[in-house]
Amino acid sequence: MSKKYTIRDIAELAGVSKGTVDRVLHNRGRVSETALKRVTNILDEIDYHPNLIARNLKNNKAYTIYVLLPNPEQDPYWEPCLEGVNSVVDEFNAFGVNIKQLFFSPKSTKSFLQANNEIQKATPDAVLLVPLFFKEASVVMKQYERLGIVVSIFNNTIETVTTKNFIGQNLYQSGRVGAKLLQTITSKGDLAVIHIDEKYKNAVFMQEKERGFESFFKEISNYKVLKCKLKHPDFDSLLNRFLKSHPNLTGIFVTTSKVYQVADFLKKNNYTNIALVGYDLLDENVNHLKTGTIDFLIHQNPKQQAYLGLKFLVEHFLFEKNIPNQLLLPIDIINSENVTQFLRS
Amino acid sequence: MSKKYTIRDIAELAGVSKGTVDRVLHNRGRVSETALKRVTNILDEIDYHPNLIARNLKNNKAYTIYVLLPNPEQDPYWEPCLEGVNSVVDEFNAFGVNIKQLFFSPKSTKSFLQANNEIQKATPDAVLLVPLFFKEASVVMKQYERLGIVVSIFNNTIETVTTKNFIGQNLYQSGRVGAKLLQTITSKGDLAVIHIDEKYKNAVFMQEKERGFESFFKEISNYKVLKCKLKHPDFDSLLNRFLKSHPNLTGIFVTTSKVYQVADFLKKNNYTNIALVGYDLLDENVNHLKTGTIDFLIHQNPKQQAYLGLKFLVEHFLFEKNIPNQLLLPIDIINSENVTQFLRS
DNA sequence: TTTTATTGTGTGTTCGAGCACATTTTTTCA
DNA sequence: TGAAAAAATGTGCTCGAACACACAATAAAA
Repeated sequence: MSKKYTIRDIAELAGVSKGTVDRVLHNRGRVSETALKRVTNILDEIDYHPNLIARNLKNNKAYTIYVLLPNPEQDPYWEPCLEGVNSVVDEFNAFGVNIKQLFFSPKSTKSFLQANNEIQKATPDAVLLVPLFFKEASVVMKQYERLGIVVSIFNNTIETVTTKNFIGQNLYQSGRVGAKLLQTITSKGDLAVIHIDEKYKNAVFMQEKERGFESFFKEISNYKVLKCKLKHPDFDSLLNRFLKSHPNLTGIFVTTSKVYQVADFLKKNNYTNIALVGYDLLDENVNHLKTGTIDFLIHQNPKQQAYLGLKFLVEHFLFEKNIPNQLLLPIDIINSENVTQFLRS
Repeated sequence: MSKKYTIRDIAELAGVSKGTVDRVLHNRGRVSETALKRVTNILDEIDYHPNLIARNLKNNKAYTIYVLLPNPEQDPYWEPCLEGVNSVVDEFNAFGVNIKQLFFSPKSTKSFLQANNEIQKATPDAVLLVPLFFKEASVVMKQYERLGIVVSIFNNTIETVTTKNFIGQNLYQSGRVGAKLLQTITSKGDLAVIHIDEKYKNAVFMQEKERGFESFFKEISNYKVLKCKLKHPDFDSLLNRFLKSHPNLTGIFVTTSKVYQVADFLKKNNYTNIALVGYDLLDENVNHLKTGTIDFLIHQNPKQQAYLGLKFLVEHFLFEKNIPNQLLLPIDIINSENVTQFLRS
């Protein structure tokens, strides 16, 4: 059926040299009208795909890509990203791609700027980063654009930047998933959205989830949605006061991976009838899921986000594939029985 | 850091010619002990990865791979597989891979054998197939082995064949996920496992799910697990009789994608208090999910199964990657709020 | 008309691995 | 010792795309 045409085949069919075909293919000019027509006629008839292997062998550039993450030692949420990055390294190291990792402190905008500075000095071909800090990330991304360095981001978006290669989840919808889960479990009563937040930095993501959560229950009558913000070091006393003042509480939705902290409290104080839904497969969360203190976790799949983000970049350079402007990953629902499958993968 | 070493670099470092290095790398013999040592010493020091692009350029074979599926027109469950196959075609057509699709009737072992016959005549490099019929599939796979054609299977395993490249899900665990979901919704009462089955062919998959489902509730006291087999054309009357004779029924687990048929009945007869969990994102099922008749669907991800199965084969030939013996995909839990994300992807 | 630009066209080399073949070195045995 | 056989080693070509360069043909300027 579909034969494999080479540039030489086309040259013969058109009765010209392969150099001329090459000039036509790349719009390099220096081709007479007659030759152009003859070549384009042939190209219209057959479907020619340049052999990517051959093309790449010639280009033979060792692309360098930097990955910039919040330090997993300071927030274990980011640990799976390392696996994702390593998968890409394994898959593509034989193609001569150079992937370098850098971390910044999730609590320090300064370290973020510093890391980006270091990357920019190295002038790599591309950067994959988590734009945790809005203002700083916007600034940094404009710098990259000026330097002609491709940037992809994951985990969260930045509104100010228009053209972006983003990989993440629809957080509004994610909040709605949490809402639906609590509705399925509880069927009625008061529900609470709990934010556990030391700093302002995560506020926007959490607000998106909260908005989604609320929107779901606006369409439904027999529920009341409460809100609660918890901060250390008064965590326990704040939560205690909140629970005492809302005896009809049947379910809690925690907007971050710190849900295990609420679970710890509920377990310690024997609140067995409160449904609990939160985020991410941290070890602590998984334990609570297995013992039943947490009913569902929503998986944000940081590993997959990092993996895909990096893979798109690599394939962009290696095989000239397009990077999708935005990729929203599925929102995975995890309970005690399917959790093992997700931990492996 | 990690420089890109070529065969020529190694030759220079070892003070031999690239031909000798090549013979060492491929254990082709005809190398003196001194030369062998010098080369292997260099190889130990550096980490050499042959440039896959260059290797492949030389090989330059147009591989042919067949995909054999049950006809999606006869069972819509298989429709997403087509997308999965097309994704691979798009990703790799520039590498000169020839992918051909064939269908068989899910109701006819004869058409399955016939299709395999056709494939074997074409002597492709590999085949990806759904071994729906155990006996016939075992026979066919032995034939492929004799012919030296690589076979990967997805959707379901075959016990008789030892070496296999399988992609699918852990069906036992899948049954446990369904059980856990019903437990979360209902908290007590009678639960039913319903099989909807015209033929014997699916029996083993369904039994696996049932086993998992039962195992979950053996660990828990306040539930009773009932079983029910439904067959057309007496579907409605059989189900009606079953429901009437079990008034305490609080939840139903349907082991196949035909769960919409049960949902239709429940909706028509106003059984609003029975939780329902089933399989797969057929349009009918998704509609029931959105209206609330079905509470959860378990996603078997046929698209991903076909995609990965085919991709592994392609990459095996193109880049000499290993095909995993068995890949168990995550068991996705779907509710009305996260379903859209899965339909897109 | 000759010289210099301009444009069109073909040739040849490169990338790295792989392998056939040529060449050199070593071994064997008359 | 010398010729033949065997073993070891090196050389050179291939794959397809890309591009530099050489050369030819034509057009423009001197």
